[in-house]
Amino acid sequence: MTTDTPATTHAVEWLTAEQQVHWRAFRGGSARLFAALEHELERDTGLSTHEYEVLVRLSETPDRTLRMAQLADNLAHSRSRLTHTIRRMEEQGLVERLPCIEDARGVNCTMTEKGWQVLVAAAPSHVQSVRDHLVDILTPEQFAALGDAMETVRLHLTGGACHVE
Amino acid sequence: MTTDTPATTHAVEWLTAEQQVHWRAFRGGSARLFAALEHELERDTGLSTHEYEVLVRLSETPDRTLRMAQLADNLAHSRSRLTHTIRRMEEQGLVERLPCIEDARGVNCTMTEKGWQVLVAAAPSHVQSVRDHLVDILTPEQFAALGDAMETVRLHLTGGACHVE
DNA sequence: CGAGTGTAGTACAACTTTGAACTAACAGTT
DNA sequence: AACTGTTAGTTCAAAGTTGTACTACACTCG
Repeated sequence: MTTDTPATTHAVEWLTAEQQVHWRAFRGGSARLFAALEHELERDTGLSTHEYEVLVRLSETPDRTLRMAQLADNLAHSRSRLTHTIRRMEEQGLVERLPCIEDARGVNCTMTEKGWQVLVAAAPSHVQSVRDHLVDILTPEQFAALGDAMETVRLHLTGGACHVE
Repeated sequence: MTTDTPATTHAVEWLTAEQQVHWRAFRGGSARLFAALEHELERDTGLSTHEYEVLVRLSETPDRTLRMAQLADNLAHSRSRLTHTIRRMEEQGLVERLPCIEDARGVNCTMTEKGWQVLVAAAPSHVQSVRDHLVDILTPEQFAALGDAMETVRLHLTGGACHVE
């Protein structure tokens, strides 16, 4: 729908033609980028980007362990979705679930040694993909601007909380 | 996995700490933004963003019609996925599928009057969401830079083809 | 304490997406 | 015309995702 010639008269500020071009570039570029990264990671390592991200988050904690809820918040995934992902990863031997001592409701998700090995093996390929399709095709200034803009978006959406991601 | 202290020695250029921050902001911000837009559109109009985008593309052609393949390319969706989406939309009476005269293999997907009405009714809310969570929280320069960067990404991934999106 | 409220995680069923296999039709070649 | 390769679109089964409902535990305040 063309935004500069709205079909009806509403109390809505439409996007200007220029804004629309940028918005579409963002949406289309992001969709294609994430799809490409997903496919290359899957092809090269058998991991989905979600699984990869789970391993990354766990690898960054001192004991390679996170509570399910923290993991879900970090990844911006629903609880339900994370439960499924972690169950599948547990079946593959990449992670383990252990009861949480401090809070009997909780579940600690820990990376196994195999999980660590899989991550180490997968990382170079994935980093290269991110470089190939994003980092290296932009100027450093462009990439930094992209990051800064999206950090603003992220902070806005999380209400300034969730500094982890 | 921290990129400035790789666990193994590879012939890989790792991301610098700064690049990693930008990359994560982009990934996290995008994921949350698209999720928020999806939820608000669904809540306010009952449409998914995919369905909305289908209607938008169709609305922009002179006869409100596109071939399945064009639609799939525009949206960067798989053929299979588009078939399912269009079947569901056809059941809701938003679009219609008609055989293509020029190419007997093809299928023309046309927006119905109801589809047009649904789009007109949905657009203001969606535009407002995009403004609220993206356009209006960035400076015009930031938003333009974002669009330009992602256009570069998109062109790189589509090999310069597919100027439509 | 114990009643009420909130949080952590899982289970279930419905829905969506995926990739491969398939049918049909076009296009070029000999 | 027959052969080959390519493109358009759908179908199928497997896998992933969603939202709700549910159980168990924790926290707070009378």
